Amino acid sequence: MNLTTRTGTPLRRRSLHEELTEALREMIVSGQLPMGQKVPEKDLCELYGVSRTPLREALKVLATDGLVNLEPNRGAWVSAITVEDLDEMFPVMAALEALAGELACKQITDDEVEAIRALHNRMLGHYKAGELPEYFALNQQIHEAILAAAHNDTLTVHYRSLSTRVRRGRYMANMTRERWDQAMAEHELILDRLAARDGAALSVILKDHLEKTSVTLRESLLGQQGG
Amino acid sequence: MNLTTRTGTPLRRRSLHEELTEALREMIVSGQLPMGQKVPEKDLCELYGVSRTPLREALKVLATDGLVNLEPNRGAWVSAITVEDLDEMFPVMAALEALAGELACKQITDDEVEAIRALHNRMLGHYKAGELPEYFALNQQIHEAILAAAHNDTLTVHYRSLSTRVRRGRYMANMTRERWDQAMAEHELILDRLAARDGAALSVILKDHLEKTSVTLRESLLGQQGG
DNA sequence: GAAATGAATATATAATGCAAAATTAAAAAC
DNA sequence: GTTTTTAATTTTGCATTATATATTCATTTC
Repeated sequence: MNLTTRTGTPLRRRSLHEELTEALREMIVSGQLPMGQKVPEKDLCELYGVSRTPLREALKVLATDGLVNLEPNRGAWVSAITVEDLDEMFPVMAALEALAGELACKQITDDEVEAIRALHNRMLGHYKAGELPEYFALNQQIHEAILAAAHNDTLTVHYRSLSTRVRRGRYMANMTRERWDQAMAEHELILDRLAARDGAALSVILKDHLEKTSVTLRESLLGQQGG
Repeated sequence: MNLTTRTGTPLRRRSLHEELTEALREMIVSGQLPMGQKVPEKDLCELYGVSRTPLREALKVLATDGLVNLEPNRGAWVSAITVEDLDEMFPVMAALEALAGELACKQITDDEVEAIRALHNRMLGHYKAGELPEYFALNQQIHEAILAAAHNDTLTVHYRSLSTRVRRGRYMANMTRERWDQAMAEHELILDRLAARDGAALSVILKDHLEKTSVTLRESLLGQQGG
């Protein structure tokens, strides 16, 4: 049998702690494990049918990602996001996304632009239909696609780490109509400048877009904390 | 006994895996564990006199930091840095450091500027004396101080993660005299713009500085790999 | 009755044990 | 002599067990 056509095998097997890390991350992001709550080791072990060793390994990883806090001899807590955290995280995310835009413009192909345009149009549909959750999902995908077009794994890893932490909770849901209109307009600009390969302008727009998103989230989070 | 004068005791105890993580990180950064080499669990357990559980936890953490690679059922390897890695990492570091410069300018105190000036002058001394290792150490401290002045822990964590990965190895050592002169000149500018709280200019200079450093490292690494 | 101490319980950490996989060494076949 | 097979050894992954630490609750003392 000739195997030469088969290129560098991905075929990467996954270990238990890796799968657990992903599963737990998903549970935290989706809110199944609420912020501020203690991570119930025993229950999770039973839920996934594993012993505590791999679970604890997964928690160590999540701790470096900032999704849980480990208190020595006291266990793990799902980390809560404060307004101060957001104020710290968004400038960093904005800088990273601006870079992603710049890099993407340098090498993005027409096909990739068209794929993003397709996502954009679907998002536009959900916007017009007033379907907020679907809008958010597409919005997320577009930002991921820009990141992917930058072809820089390091950038992707760091951006995603922050994005995952921010994306938690449900406080995104209460976005005003005005802000939504504005965000959609910004996305038109993003697509336009990306198609034109105008990296300088795109990075400014992305930075600005994320800054405004930050303000929205901030107020929403404040509203939750205050009331 | 009155204990009220004693302020909130840190006295934060550290667990074994935490200490191990730090120790191993230091071993990797210092080059005691050479890049590309396998990290046998058994040897390290004996070296530190611990069992495999906390060691393995530490390795998981280092893997998320990108300092080691874990291959399922095959163990841990100290991750090697390729030219491609550098090309990925430096734009991200540059973006983060530019942000640090901007943020620092917004709030840095005169005292903090003076502290950095002191570091700068010491570095200048080592530059004039041709003491490269001492120069590097101070150089590192200055960049850390700017980062600290930005007062953004998220930024610090992400920058440091990259900085730690890059700082490894000894390929920094062979810097040309021309590049050294240039780097020192750039540092004069950095200090100048920082003192003037000129965030926009500072971020540009920092970005440029890091880009040039990247070129130097790149060539040095290529020289190592090629010959 | 409130505060403080100490015992009991619960929980977290780290060490050990065992099974599965991979590596190495040796033997057999070509 | 080289390659392939097979066996032995080592190493890793996960579970279990033991120890250390924290928390709770009852008891004592003021």
